[in-house]
Amino acid sequence: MNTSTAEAKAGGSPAPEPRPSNFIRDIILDDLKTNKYQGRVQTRFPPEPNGYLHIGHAKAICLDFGLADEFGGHTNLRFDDTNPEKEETEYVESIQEDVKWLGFHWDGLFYASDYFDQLYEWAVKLIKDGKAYVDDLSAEEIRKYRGTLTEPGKDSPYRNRSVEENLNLFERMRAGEFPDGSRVLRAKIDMASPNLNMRDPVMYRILHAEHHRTGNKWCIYPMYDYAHGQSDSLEKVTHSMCTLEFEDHRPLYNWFIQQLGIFPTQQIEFDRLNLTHTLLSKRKLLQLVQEGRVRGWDDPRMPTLSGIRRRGYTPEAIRNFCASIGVSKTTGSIELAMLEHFVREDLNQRAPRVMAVLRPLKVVIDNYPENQAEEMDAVNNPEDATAGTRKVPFSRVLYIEQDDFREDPPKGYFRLSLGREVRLRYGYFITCKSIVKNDRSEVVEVHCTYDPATRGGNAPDGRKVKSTIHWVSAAHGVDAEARIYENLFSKENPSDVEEGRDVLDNLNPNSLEVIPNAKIEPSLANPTAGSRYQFERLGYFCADPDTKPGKPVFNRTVALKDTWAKVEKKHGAR
RNA sequence: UGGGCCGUCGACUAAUGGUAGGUCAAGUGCCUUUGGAGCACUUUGUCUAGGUUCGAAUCCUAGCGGCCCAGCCA
Repeated sequence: MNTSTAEAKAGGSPAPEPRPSNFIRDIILDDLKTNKYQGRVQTRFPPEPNGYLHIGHAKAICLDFGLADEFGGHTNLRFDDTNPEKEETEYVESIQEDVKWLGFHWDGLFYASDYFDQLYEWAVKLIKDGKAYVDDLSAEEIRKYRGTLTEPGKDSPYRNRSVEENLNLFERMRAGEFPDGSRVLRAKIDMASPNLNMRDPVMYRILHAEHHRTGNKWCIYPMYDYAHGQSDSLEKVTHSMCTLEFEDHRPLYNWFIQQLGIFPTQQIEFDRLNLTHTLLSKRKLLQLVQEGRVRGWDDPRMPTLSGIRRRGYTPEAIRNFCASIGVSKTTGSIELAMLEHFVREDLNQRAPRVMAVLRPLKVVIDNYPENQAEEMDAVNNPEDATAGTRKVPFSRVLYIEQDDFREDPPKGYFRLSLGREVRLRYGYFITCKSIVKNDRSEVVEVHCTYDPATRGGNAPDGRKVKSTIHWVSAAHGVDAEARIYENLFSKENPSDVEEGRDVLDNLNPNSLEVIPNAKIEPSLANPTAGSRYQFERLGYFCADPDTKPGKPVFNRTVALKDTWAKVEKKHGAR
């Protein structure tokens, strides 16, 4: 993606991947034209290490890194770690892993906490300039003094302390003389501003908490709003992309930059990613993990990058998805089908095909010799001629998918039923002759005959068959666990919650189905964790890290498109 | 009800005063040793009302609708 232009020229391949136009790219193009930053493009991706990255962050990452890459710029990874109570080293590690996995490389690796000394000095300067003051009001009082959306706020009684007193108090805040919550440092701006962020925002609060990097050096910590803009400025960030909700904060960031006379970073806001059936709130995701509603941050049902990675998504699929959804300021929600399209598209090209039966139904081929077994040639990937072929063992007793046999086939059903002939993929044509039922009248065994002339699946007489089904030899197949996922939330908008209920009440109770005894072809017996396959006619599957020798575990990444299921559903539930 | 931002097919997004296009979804057909994949075709859209203009999705005015903001979270 990043090198497509060069490769296209060198290799003489067709036109390079077109860069989708978006308003931020246009701004950069314009800034380059007017030489606003001497040709520099410096961006940053600034996560708070208080949780794992999710697919929404991928959009921001692709934007921040992608735009810088395109214009020969640089991108920093900066952890905005201004709240020691919520941040942990585990998160900074997972975030780095996820960014790398997505395929991006940062130039500088920074932390807002790297700037704590500088930020403190600047706070002192603002105090000296009469632009900041120590406030003794309680949190609740500050809230009351702030006014409302429609009424202006009131000045704090401490607003006009002398510079000396402010300096003294702020120094003593830092020295640890005061308990948490007793005082804050505030910017002196305008308590009547229609923009609430400008009503003397808090710059520093007292927090006697250990910081994941600075340890116990500090007991006062800068607020995000006081740290973010200056951090960008210190890194000479030219284009600082963030989500829409920070639009109202931009005047404040600009105010600090102006008062301090430092490098003027330009902030540009865009709409955050929303995905149907998906919750993208770090806070709620944390709750899912903490309450054990999922198996962890990397549960394959989670929208976290670690979760969808475990599920089997590829970085390429995610990047293509991000490129295709575009960037704008309109608040909207992408259909999950869009994401799924891009994994299918990617995996279709690269995933080796393999045969696996999720819900086995025994098939006995009555006219096939008892102790015979044959090795059938199977194509590994019809989309990739270089993928070669493999041998798949065939014998008298086979498993097929329960779904591929109907005692009473509905109209339009092409698969096996009494008297009907189908093709076993890469095997033989078989015709169903009889069935065996258990005492609950369920079909437990299907008896067929095969046509020896159709070996490999070709009929020399040119006779056609309406369907081809997959199978696994009973004697050679291996047991595997398959984990089938549905949306964590069946509701299109999980946040659409009734009065008095919680988002988590919308959790889909059927989001995970474990199939303990699927049958897989022997070539799949010992998969390496993370390897991806297409189980023919079923979907894409990825070997889970829970896989043990002799006990493979597969996650279904996404099902194949199922035209028949659609038709059957349309013709009424049967 | 103050402030900020935003309204283009069902979803997302282009068109930067000059042919409303693309992707996903949906549908139809072709093809097929995956009812997969692929190919072809089709349906559906500029929030409303005025105005400027030879010409408006684009500019202006007024409405209507949606999102965000009252953390010592980010």
